[in-house]
Amino acid sequence: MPEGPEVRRAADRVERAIAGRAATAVHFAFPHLKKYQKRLAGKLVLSVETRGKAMLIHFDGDLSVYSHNQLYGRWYVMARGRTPKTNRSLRLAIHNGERSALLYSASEIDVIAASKLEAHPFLAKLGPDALSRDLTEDDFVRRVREPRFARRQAHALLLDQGFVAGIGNYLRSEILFVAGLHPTVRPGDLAAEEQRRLGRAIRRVTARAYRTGGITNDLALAKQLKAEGVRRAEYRHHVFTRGGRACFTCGAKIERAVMNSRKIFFCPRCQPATGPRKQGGR
DNA sequence: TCTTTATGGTGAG
DNA sequence: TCACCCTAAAGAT
Repeated sequence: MPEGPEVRRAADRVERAIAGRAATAVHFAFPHLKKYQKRLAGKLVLSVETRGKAMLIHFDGDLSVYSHNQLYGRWYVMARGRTPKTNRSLRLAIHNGERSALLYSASEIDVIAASKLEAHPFLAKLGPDALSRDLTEDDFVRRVREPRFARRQAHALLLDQGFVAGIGNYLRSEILFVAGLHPTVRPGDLAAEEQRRLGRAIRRVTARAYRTGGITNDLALAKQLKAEGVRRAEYRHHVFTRGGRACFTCGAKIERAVMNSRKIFFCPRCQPATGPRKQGGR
């Protein structure tokens, strides 16, 4: 169940397994993609790119395999010919002499000419990747003030893949906590220093999630709680899924709400809706 | 064994 | 804003 950091980790595994050598065979489960099997067989795999939650496997000869895991897709990297113990349905397989990269359950798979990537309906809409360095703090300040983003509330803005790509529902809650911002603030209204702080939080939290495989909480604290026998779900995040429990930072009761049809969690004390932080707004 | 939920996204209205 | 698609796992019964 992936957000940008998890997709990038999967891409790393796939890249290690198949990039830099020829794919001996490629298999697609979807009938309309079968015609590409022959065209891709024997081709060198150049690289495995991610853009937000989308993955692109670039083949020599101008074709790229696009995939989006949505909620359910899952990559497995196996020794060639082995299959994972699962009841999932295989949707895509890329083999070489030693390994197989297998994508199960995903429904969004396509083959795109590399020259047409920028015209792809989903890719074309994506903002800069949260994991990349494409967006400096000053770039971020400018972006958040663009008319199309300036009036939006933070909770909605962070889920918009056209604003920054790769943030999903757990990162949204966690980034806002780290930035100290209430979900309903309008980032466009904030002072530049707070806008920079939000930009930094986006980068820091996604980078940490990438490094740790999804732990966004303070690492020392997470480690300590783990050592005390606390379950992963309980120490993983600052606020996400922790509704009704005490904030690790201030002890206040974490609140749970639904925004954009998705659950969001925040600390009412660490993320005040109004107060000193709001100077500069409105 | 049933029901609910999930870290996503689209398209209709 | 809602219904819907994809599918698995957790929770309820």
